[in-house]
Amino acid sequence: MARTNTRFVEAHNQLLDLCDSLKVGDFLPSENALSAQLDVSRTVIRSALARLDEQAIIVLDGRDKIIIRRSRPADRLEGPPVLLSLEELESRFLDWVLRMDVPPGTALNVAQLSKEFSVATHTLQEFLSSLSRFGIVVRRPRGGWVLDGFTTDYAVELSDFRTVLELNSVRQLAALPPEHDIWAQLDALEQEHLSLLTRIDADFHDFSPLDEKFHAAINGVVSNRFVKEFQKIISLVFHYHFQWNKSNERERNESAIQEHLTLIDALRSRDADKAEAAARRHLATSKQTLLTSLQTHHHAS
Amino acid sequence: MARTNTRFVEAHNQLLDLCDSLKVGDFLPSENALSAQLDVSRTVIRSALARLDEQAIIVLDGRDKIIIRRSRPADRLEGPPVLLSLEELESRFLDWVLRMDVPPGTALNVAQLSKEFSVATHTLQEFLSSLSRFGIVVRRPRGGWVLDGFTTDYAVELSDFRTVLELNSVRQLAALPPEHDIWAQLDALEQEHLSLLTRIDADFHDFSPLDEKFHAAINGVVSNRFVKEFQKIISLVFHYHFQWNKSNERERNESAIQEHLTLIDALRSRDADKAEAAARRHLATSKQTLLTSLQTHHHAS
DNA sequence: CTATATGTTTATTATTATTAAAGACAGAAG
DNA sequence: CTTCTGTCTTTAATAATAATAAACATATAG
Repeated sequence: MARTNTRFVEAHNQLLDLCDSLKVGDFLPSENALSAQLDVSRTVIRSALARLDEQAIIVLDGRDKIIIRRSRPADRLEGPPVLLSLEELESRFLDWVLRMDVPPGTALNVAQLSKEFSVATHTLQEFLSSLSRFGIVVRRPRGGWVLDGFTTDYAVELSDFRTVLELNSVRQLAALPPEHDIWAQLDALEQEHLSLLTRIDADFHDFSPLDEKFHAAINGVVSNRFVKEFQKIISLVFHYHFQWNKSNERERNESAIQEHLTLIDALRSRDADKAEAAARRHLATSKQTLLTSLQTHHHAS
Repeated sequence: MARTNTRFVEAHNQLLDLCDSLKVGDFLPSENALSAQLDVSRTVIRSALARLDEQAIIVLDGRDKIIIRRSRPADRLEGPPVLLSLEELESRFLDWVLRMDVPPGTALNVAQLSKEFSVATHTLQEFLSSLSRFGIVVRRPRGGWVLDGFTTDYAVELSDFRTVLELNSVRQLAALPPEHDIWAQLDALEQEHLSLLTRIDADFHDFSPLDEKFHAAINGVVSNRFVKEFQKIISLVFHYHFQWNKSNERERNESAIQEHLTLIDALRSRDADKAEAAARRHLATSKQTLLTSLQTHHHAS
């Protein structure tokens, strides 16, 4: 009933490695040196050393730490299962919601979900709280969470917001000087698009990651933490939905490629209005695809 | 060591009120009715009734609940102190950061802050987690939080983002039909601005709330949850900083009023380009004000 | 005597155990 | 047959606790 002793266990086992890499009779470095080396606090080092002393692998004598025997496999400690980090949790959670097609309005059970995702309930709470900023989940008056995102309204608003941000990126991009990195990136992306076009019948599945890369490149020219934060959620939602909307996938992807190519051309011409128009057309298509994807899912459930 | 029994205590005291409003010998309604009336679960009602029975204020006999004596002041229970809600916490936290001019990079002590703000540590954690979406605070690798916002970079990016969103609002607003609410709102706002202008020397402090109202009206025409969410954080930061930047306050506010009036005119002419230009100018001024405000604070510290 | 090492104490966080509250179910009473 | 109550299960909010980090004090080697 407290925090996991992962750090202690790992430090302990690393110390065993260190002992084995030295000769019996050698001295270990100072506590300070060890703590710096293993990137843990001295407290952890001291606990680990104390255990090694107890197990008669080393002898602590004043400030000497003398190795007295090799380690045995049984000396190694096994730590508690590693829990997911917040980022891993984020993608796993969104994956779960979108893949399972969890309907809006579903009550989320913190205890159960935390088991399923093998994280502390606490971590899940925190995560939901941060998601609530995006309106994907909503806190109920007296405890509990409700999934509220991924309704049609939500998709419309997300698409609109995306359009606002991306049109801004496009306008800024068109004004960038020729020596900027982005132009080389766009050239490379154009090649990738053309290459995919020639083998579209077989490899139309490859479009999804290319789409993400393309939009990431465009939005990358704006160095703004808010844009980036939103980019994450936007790309997740769009990416996932495209992946599961199987209707007309080949045709959709082919025409999306054409739209991308048109946009690249327009950007290269440095005609901001033309580029904006091209981007607007493509984003409208994306929005429509997302909406139909949601509709189909709804019909299925 | 568990959740507070605030709900029990409050229900209990409300039941006392109810008993006192009836005659000795009267019957209380059913548990279900009481729980609906007091908006608590039957579990709470049952615990409260049990206590009233124990204190010989009522007698529980089968499904009869008979009042047998008046309540005494000593019968009332005192609950634990009420904690702040998440929204209250949000404004109090930002208030603290901005008012105290807490420098970027400050480590935030959850235990201490939760006492200061009289919330559960847990609540504070969750709150910080949600703030981290806006990059105001950052989670350190192995526990703990660091205040990272309100650097110059942050202010620049926030201003830029605000500009993107608000220019979008302005363009949409200019395209709205004459029967839309907003035009009447703008007329009213224009009057308020003109009125304040005549008494600017004395009442220049009144500009800050008017500014907020003005921008809220403009952004209100876009019904998008993401825009609204950001509006909250943007208005907080700008609002607070304007409040404490005392240099040339009268002049600044006077010219801001002029900029607002110009924008209103441009919007009314339905000339999207003219309106955009006016908005852009005003937002640039705001950005500059925010930046100098930050600089001055920095010099002071 | 100084710099570095260790011993000790304190502060702070992540996690678990516990309790309050909500809700579900079934049987009893009208 | 409906409404009410007794019992039980589930769930979320909080306090307690162990793990860790860091600060401080003391000791020792060069």
